[in-house]
Amino acid sequence: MSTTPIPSADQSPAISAGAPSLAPSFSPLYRQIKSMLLNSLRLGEWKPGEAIPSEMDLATRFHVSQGTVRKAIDDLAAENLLVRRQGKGTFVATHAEQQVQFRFLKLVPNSGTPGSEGPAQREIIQCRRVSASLDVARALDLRTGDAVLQARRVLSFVDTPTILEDIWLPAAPFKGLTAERLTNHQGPMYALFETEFNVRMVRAEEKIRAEPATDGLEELLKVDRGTPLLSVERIAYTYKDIPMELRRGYYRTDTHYYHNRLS
Amino acid sequence: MSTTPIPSADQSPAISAGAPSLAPSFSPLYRQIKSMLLNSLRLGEWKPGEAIPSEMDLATRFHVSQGTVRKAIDDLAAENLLVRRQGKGTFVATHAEQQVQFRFLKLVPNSGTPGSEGPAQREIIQCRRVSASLDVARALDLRTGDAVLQARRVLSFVDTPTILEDIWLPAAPFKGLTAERLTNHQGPMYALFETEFNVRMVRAEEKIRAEPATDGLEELLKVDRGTPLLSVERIAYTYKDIPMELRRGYYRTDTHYYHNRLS
DNA sequence: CAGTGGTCTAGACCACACT
DNA sequence: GTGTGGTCTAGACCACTGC
Repeated sequence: MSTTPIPSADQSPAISAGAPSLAPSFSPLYRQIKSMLLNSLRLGEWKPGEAIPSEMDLATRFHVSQGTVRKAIDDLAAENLLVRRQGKGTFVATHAEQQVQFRFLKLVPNSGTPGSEGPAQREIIQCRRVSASLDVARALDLRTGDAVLQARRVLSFVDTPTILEDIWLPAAPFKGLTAERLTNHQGPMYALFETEFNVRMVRAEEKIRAEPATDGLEELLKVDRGTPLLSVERIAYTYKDIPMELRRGYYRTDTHYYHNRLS
Repeated sequence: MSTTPIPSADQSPAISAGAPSLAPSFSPLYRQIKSMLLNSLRLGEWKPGEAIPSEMDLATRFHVSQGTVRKAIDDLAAENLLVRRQGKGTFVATHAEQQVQFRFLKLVPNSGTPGSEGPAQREIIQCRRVSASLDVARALDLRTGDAVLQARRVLSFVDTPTILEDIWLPAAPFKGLTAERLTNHQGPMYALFETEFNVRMVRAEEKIRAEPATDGLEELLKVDRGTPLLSVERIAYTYKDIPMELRRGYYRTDTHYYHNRLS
């Protein structure tokens, strides 16, 4: 196999070979492989928790060497989209595993480790269909007035209400989501999204501020009016950087803290 | 070679010794190379901003192939300890570069991008030598009463005081640090630590809470008493996970927010 | 035992930056 | 042109998992 940007034509290279636009900028083979794997993931060819084909299989399929496939998979594993397990295979990452339960929940008890309190008690306050306001539409890449699902829930640790979250989801991909299904489901909400709606959250961006408890927050979190709370606004993305969730959370930080690692 | 720790002598490529050692659990060659590079970095053999030897040089020096050195460097680059630049070489990462100015400062203006306000105005309030309290000693891995330097400063953006920080440093490695040197220095404080004290901050852990403005915070940040502020407690580490700084910051989050990426 | 990912090698060639 | 990192290959062998 040569090092030409596009592999041989006899197979099915999903990358356009024809019109080389203005700044082709050179795309190495392993990036094209990575892109094709990403497409398969997005299309649900392999579902969260399942194994993808072995490196040798993929190398044969794409007509490249094992090393090239390997580098593509390395990239995807570094982005937490795949998980390698020596001797077993390479698996599509999932939010259902115990290991990664707390990858997106950075709130840690003042004493103890993440999860040492056991699973949070969850109470769904509401779940309804509404029209997207301007900011919700902007965050989810919709148009103002588009249908969205809006849910509110409270998370409690050892019987202390600690987190209030308002969640907005585009109605189309989450058709059929109800308060009942949210309430009855065990495990992380993102795991339910995977199994029930084939939506896997891949990354998220958060904006964090300190804000006083107002409105209904005081009662729901059982704190005094004006108590400083951590305001966490999150936009979560699926594959290909498509925004699929807006979440506004208010965290009590008297018993917990938000942990972050800089490197 | 499996458990053979160092190939230091002449060539001794991957030959398994066969000794069924108990727990060492097999350290691949590239990890040993990585560890040796880490030692060189810690000892200051190559300083921040400087180039390290080429991959071929290192391969010769360690009697391994270029690919093995490459994997070791890849790891260190992924940890932001080294920076690769195609056609030029591999360089020791530094806090003095424009690129990474804001890698440790996650506060972003509500409108605009990180750094779009230009550099922060810095005002050193004080810098003095004190005895480590219990919690400071614990954070810096010292004993209670050990000498530490304590500094306080205010960062302002467009003439608005936004951040108040209290900083504790072990006195020994930072011998000679004064308020004057902090005040007169241009650029990030961590860059000064690199050039003047040969201390490079490699990673940090932060605990974030929402707290009301009390004590002297109100005047220094010019906010009303009780205004919610973001409390950011950071421990910064050099190579080999040695803690070298404790920092307690209070951020105003009316004009800025703390940005975080989850993945 | 076979199959998987993990390590290591030696060599070739490409893209980039300097001189 | 020379030297750097970046890509790709083909093959060997090791470590781990499960049949």
